[in-house]
Amino acid sequence: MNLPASELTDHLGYWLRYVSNHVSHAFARKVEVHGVTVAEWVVMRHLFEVERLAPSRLAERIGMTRGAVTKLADRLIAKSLLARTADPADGRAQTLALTPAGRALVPELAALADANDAEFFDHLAAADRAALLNMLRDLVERRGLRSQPVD
Amino acid sequence: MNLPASELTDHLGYWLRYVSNHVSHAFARKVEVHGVTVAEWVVMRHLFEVERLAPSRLAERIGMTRGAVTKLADRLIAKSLLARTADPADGRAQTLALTPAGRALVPELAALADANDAEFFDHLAAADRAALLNMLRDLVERRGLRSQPVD
DNA sequence: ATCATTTGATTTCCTAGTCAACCATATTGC
DNA sequence: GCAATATGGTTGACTAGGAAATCAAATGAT
Repeated sequence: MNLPASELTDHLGYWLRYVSNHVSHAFARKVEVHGVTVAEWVVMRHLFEVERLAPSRLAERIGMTRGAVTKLADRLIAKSLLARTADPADGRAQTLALTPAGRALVPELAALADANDAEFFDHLAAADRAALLNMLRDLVERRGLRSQPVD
Repeated sequence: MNLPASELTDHLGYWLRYVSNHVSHAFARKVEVHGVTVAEWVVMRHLFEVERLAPSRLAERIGMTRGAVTKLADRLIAKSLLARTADPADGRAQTLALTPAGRALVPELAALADANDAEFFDHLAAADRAALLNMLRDLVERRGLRSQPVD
């Protein structure tokens, strides 16, 4: 005998993950042409906005551990897209900022992000797209979803 | 001067990933109480349905490489939730099937999946929930999204 | 019948994360 | 002013997965 068990496909979480994985994967393939990963893009886009940021602050914002940010920064630095400078005031602190090359790359990557989003969601009626966006945003708000690692 | 670049939050893909990550992570915390990961749950749920399956078929279905399935199976076997048996007819082939313990665990995990989904999506009106589900399913259909690794 | 090809699965190497331990420097309390 | 504690960042051990090489068995072609 067999107790009943709901199916994978019964869950919105399943479909969300399924679609999200595909969207992200497609985007990953696009940006990898520029030698960049999705996580790296996220970092770059944040620093494009704020100019300079401590690794720990960045970690909070993007929802990664500080350790992960250290390594991510190392990789971006190796590609000359990022610079790490010691804070003269505080001997422990570091500051991350895009290099000119890094900064120049951001609009190109942003265009790929636009293209990727269009590719997946442009078939939706504007109202549906807005509704979807609203639901997701509202969910984040309502459940107070913070970028993952509370640490 | 600064070329313009769309923001991360302008993209549905961003929000999808954000929410999806949270939902999956919350589910992961629930199932880890039973010593199981999300990927392992997916494997178990599939085998609950079909009784027995070749690793390669399973890999196709869950969208992982065969290598990954080998290792995943190893882990489940180590936990006595899965058994791997050689096909007597074909010396290369293997067959995977849940052990009684594995089979018994599936309904419990399914209940956790239900709970997790409820936790995140129950606040939505039934119509909204259905609309969301439809959009995601339709997207998969329309874009012909197959489980990832085409190999 | 034998050799080449194909197929099923595993193994090895690599990447990208987490978690926890660990410096080094700052800050605080006495 | 100095010990105890906090904080910022890095490092190391470990995990999960992908990609490609490998191995063994089956199939097919001559």
